[in-house]
Amino acid sequence: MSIQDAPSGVALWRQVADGIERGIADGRFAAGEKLPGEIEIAETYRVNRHTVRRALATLAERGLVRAERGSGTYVETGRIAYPLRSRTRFSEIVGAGGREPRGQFIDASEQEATRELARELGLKTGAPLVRIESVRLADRVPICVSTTWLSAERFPDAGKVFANVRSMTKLVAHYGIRDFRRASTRITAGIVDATDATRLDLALGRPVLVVDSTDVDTMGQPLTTKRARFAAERVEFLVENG
Amino acid sequence: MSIQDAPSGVALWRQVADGIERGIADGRFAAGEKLPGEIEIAETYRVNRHTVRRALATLAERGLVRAERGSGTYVETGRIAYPLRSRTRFSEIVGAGGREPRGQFIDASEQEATRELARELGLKTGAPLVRIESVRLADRVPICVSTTWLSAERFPDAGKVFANVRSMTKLVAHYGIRDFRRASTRITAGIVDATDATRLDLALGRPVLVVDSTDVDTMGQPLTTKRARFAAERVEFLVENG
DNA sequence: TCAAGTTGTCTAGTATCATAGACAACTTGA
DNA sequence: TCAAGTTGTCTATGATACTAGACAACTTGA
Repeated sequence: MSIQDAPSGVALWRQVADGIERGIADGRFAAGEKLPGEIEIAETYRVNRHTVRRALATLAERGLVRAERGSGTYVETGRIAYPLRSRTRFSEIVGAGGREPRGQFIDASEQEATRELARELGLKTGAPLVRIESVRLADRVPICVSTTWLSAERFPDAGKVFANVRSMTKLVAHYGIRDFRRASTRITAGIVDATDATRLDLALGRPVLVVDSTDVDTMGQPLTTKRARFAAERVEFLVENG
Repeated sequence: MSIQDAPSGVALWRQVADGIERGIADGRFAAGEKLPGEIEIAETYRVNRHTVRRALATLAERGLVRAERGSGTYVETGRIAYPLRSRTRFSEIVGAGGREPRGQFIDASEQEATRELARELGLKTGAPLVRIESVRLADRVPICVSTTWLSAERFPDAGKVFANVRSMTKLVAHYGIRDFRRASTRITAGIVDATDATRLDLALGRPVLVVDSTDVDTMGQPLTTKRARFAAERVEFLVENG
């Protein structure tokens, strides 16, 4: 208890983390730059080095800094760090980075399941699907466009619902599903096509990260499958090496 | 850990306290009204009753609520709760209540110590004193006017210094005194006089609380003695019943 | 007067926070 | 190649936070 003597209800490591984050936000620590060493940070905040490490760990988890053993801890680039976990929520990831997430509905339509879509969703080929096109933004900058497919039978009027809530989490919540998780994720890359270029506000010829994924409910039942195209220059995916 | 599962670094009791304070600030809990019972609050926040009690204790200490055994916990009136402790700092008390403290210099002059002033300050009758008049405000509303006397020998040019720093704490700090405490406090009441009425933006005939107090340093040596006149309708003094 | 509901106080156990020290693993520059 | 400086990991200890249960002290209204 060195920063203030009356218990504040805010953990020391959190106060340190907030301090460093403020330093990054207001440019005192520039992107790519090396932070002071853990021992030096501990001295300036008058806390134990382990406390500093905990603060840095939370910042690293959120993608704001990156520690390099033997060298130092560096402020991450401006790219949005996008951890790929079984529990992946765009709004949470973007919000954790201190940016304002937003969803934008483009359009919805019905189509029949191709063999691949049917396999992903555990349906029969030709089953009725709802197809939703949407854009997701961070601080008004478009990050990715997504095409999402859902069973039209299980999620009637899913398109209209999504147009209102503009969030997949809220969409499935509308049908009583409180939780879901990422069952499979496949990442490739390509060149942006004309339609996506407009939607992403991206120049033609720029690379995109293409993510095919399927979400399942707590019972393992497939809910949605989607193909998202990320502006490569605006994100970086973090794969957990557990 | 019920409000969120990942450790946030913010103690539960603090989250509850912040929630209740927000409720008071935005009028969800009106002044004088009874808060929900501790058990009910515990249920809504999904925490233990003891955790709620800790949250309420901090709010009570800051004067925002008042607990009545057997009856309930009530939102305090709009009056500034002014705890009278040995360590009393206007700026801290007002700041703790979520208001912005400010000091205003009126004028300073020299005078000789009367017998009463000399006794309070541990000086000889007729010793040279500096007399400082000031107003203290909370959120731009004047709360009290004070007349402060100090030894002119120990605190040369105290008037000029105070005009700059506008804070007794900073004034004595200027002379190397890092800490002081309230040695004696005497409270009476009266009717505002014409001069104070203007300074307090108070109608003539309104009551004032008159507080005579003497501050001493850590060695018990008297530093300042003062007479403060508080607009009675804007404060209430809390006496610690320890 | 009494029952229900309220705040106050005590004990106890578990989890988290914070400190401390030591050493390993690694990078960098001389 | 080596020394200095860095992050990573381990053990250990005490303080604080949170939960849980029980009961006392008090207020209110029937």
